[in-house]
Amino acid sequence: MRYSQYLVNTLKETPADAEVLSHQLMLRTSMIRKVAAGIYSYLPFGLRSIRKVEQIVREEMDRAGAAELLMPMVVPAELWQESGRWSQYGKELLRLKDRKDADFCLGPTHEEVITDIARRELRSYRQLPINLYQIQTKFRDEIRPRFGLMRGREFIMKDAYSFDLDDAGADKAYEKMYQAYRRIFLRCGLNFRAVEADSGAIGGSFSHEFMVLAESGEDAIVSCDACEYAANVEKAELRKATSAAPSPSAALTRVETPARKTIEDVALFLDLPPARLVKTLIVVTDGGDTVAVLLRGDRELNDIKLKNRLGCDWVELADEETVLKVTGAPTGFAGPVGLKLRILADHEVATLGDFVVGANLKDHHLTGVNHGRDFAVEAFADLRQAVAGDPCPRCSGKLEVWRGIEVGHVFKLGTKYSKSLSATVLDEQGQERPLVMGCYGIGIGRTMAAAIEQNHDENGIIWPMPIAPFQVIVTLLNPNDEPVAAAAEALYGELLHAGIEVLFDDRDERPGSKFKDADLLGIPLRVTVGARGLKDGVLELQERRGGERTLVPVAEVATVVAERVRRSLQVG
RNA sequence: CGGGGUGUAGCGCAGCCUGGUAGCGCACCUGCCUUGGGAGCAGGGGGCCGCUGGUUCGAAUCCAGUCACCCCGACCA
Repeated sequence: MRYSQYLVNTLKETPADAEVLSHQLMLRTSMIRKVAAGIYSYLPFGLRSIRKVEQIVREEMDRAGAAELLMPMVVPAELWQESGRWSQYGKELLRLKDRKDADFCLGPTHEEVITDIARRELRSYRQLPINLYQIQTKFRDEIRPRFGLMRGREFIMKDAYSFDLDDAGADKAYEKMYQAYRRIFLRCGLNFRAVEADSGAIGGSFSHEFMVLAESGEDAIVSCDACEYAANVEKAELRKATSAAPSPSAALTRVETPARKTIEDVALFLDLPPARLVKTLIVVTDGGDTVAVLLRGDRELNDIKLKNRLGCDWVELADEETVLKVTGAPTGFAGPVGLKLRILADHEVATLGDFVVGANLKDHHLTGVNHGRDFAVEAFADLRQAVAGDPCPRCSGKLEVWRGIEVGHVFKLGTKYSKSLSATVLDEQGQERPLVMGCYGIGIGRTMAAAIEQNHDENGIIWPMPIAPFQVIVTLLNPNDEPVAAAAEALYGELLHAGIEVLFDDRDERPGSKFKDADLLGIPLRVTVGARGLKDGVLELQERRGGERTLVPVAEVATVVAERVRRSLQVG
C-alpha cells in the first residue's frame, strides 16, 4: 500500500477526551474515529489490525474443530422471551420496534439464537459434539462506555457455542476452548492469565476469564504467590477464619459519636483502628427483602458473593428512608444489636470481640459489642472482597492483586438455555436429552486495544508482528531523487511479490516527519531508503521494538525482511 | 441515575469575569526554499462560538432551558 494513497492521518497532539494509552494511540494513528459515545468507525489502518486478530481467532477456532457461521444482529423478542432474558437483561439490551410494532433487540450475545438453531438442526447424539462460532458486531447499551474500544457499546466479538450430550463431553469442549484461547492470546503478543470468574448474567456453572495484565484494566484479579490459583476478585474465595472470637471482656456501652457517620470518622473519634469496628450495611434485594450485612470495618462487601448467598439477581444498598425505617436512625448509625432483620455476617466477624457498631440511634455507637452475647447472626459466610495479602484458598500462599483487561471469557453453561428453549437430541437409547452447552467469547477490538496497552513506548505503538496492520514500512527519504525513488519502488515491488504486507511511505515529506510517523504507527520493521546508504549499496533495516539497526545489501533486503517476518509470526 | 467538568476551524487551546463585527499553535492549500528524526519565509482557505429562548441598541461573552461529550461514583452508612 502506498502511503500517498492511503488514509492515515496521524495527530501530533493527543485528543483531550482520550484517557488511556491505547485509546490515545488509536486516535493519533487514525485507527478509529468516534461516531457517538462507545460507537466507532474503524479506519483503514485500524481495520487491518482488527482483521488480523479475527484471522488468528478463526484459525485457532478452526484448529479446535469449531465451525463458523453468522447470526443476525437484530433478534426478535420472542426468542428472548422464551429464555426469560427479555425481562431479566435490563437496560443494556437495546430494544427496538419494526414497522408493525413488533419487538426486537440488538443482540448483546447470542445464546438464544444459537440454541434456536441447535433445536432445529440437531436431532441425534451422532451429530455431537459440535461447536459453532461467529465473529460479529454486538451491541450492549453500557451505562458508561469508555476508553475507546476497551468498553464500547458497539463492538466486534467472537462468540462460540458448544453442544454436547453430557457433562463429560461439555468439559472436554471447555478444555479445548481454554487451550485455543491460550494460543490465540499468545499469538496476539499478550501477557495474560486465565482466572476463575463468576458466571454472572450469562448463567451457567463455572467459567474462566482471560485477563491481560495492564494498569488501565477495569477489573481486579487476584493470584496466589505460591500456586496456580488466580481469580477475579469478584469470585476470589476466602477461607473461613479459623480463630474463634475472644471471650467478651467489655460491657456493652453506648457512646455519643456526634455526626461521625463513616467508619473512618468513628474510628478516628474513638481512637481505634477501623478493624475494631464492624460495619452494618442495610441491603435490599430484588425479592423485596431487607437484610443486614456485617463486615469488619476496613473490609468491603462483595455484592456478587452476597447475591449468590441470597440467591437473588441484584442487591442494592437501602436508601436513607429505608435505613431510617428499619434501624430508627439515619444512615451511619446502623448496628446489629436489637435489629429486627435477617443478619448475615462475614466469616471474619466471627473472630472479633469487643467491637464497635452503630447504636441504631442518631449520633451514637455501641462499644464492647460481642456476637452471641449481644445479638445473633443468621449465618456467617464469605461475603467480603479479597485484598492483597489474604491467604490463598488453595494453599498456604498469599494473594496478590492485579489490574486486568478481560479479553476472553469461557463459560460452562450446562442446560440453562437448552432447557428453556427445549433443545434436545436423542441419545443412543432413543431418549430425549437436553443439550449440554458451553459458550466462549473474545472481544476482538478489546484484544487489539489490550495489545497496544502492552506494546508501546513514548514514540508510539510497537505492534506484535502477528497483528500489525503492516509488517514492514519502506521509508523513502528522497522522493525527488530519481535513482533513490527507483530503488524504493523496486524494493516495494519485491516485497509485495514476496507476500509481505508493506506500507510504502512515498510521500513528499521531510525525513523527520516520516520517521516520527513510522514510529507512531508502530510497524515492526522499517526499511529506510536514502541516498546515503544507497551509494554504498545498502539499505537500513530497523526493528521498531528495541531499535536495532542493520545495514543490508540492496539485493538481499527482501529476503532478509521475509525471513524476519516469518520468524516473528511463529507462536511463542 | 448522582456528583464534577467541557462544548469556539480537522486537532490542541485562548477570548467569556468587565457585552462592541472571532484569535493563536498544529494540520490543510499555493509559491519559494529545504531534505537522515515532526525545518524556514511569504501568501491563502476554513467557524450559525453545541442548540433554543430571554435580557440588551448590540451576546461567543450575561440569564434560563436543552442536547452532547468527558471524568468520578452508582455497594462500603
